[in-house]
Amino acid sequence: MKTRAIVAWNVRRIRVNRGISQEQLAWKAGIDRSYMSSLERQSKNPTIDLLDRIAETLDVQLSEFFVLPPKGARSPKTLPKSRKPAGPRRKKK
Amino acid sequence: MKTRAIVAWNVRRIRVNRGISQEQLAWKAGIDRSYMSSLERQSKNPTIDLLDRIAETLDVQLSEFFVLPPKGARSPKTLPKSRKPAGPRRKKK
DNA sequence: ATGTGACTATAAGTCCGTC
DNA sequence: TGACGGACTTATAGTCACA
Repeated sequence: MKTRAIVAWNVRRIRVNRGISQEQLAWKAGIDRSYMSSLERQSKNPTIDLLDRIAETLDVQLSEFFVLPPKGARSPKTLPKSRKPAGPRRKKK
Repeated sequence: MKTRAIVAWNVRRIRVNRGISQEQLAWKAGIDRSYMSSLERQSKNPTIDLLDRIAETLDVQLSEFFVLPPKGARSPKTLPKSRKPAGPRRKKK
């Protein structure tokens, strides 16, 4: 498995686990929201320095990004609805 | 400690341990010899894909590149002249 | 809140060389 | 063998508008 994919998977895993959005993480790490999106979709080939910053922002060791995903595992594509980081939650109907 | 420095240290550590030159490793990994030199001197910020290739070439897990150097540790700057310490070890007076 | 294409600036990475 | 530099090409960093 390509390492880039593993990193992407882990970034998303940890981020979602923290209950924060791409936007929030990107902002904290000082990078663009759309770049974070690309990174998690494996369409970027990030440098070590960049991953270092993101790891620091997430407060994890860089090695956390190389954890092998369980076979068939999938990270959620978006944050679970239940979390409420912000924004007025409109009641359904 | 900056991760870039850790990676650089480990690449050199493993390479020297294998007894191969920068040039040989670079050639095998399909990268430029001067770039390998720069990388080990921490003057470049390599991408994940590249480190992946180097790890593969060295036949190690990528995580090997993130091993923390012991305090005060130094990698040799060059390969040892001889691979065989065979010479009779002279006792210290 | 995220995916995506287009874009520019900057750094990665190559290739030549010298010491 | 490896440090280092210059000129060069290509890829990534980083930003934006819009779906």
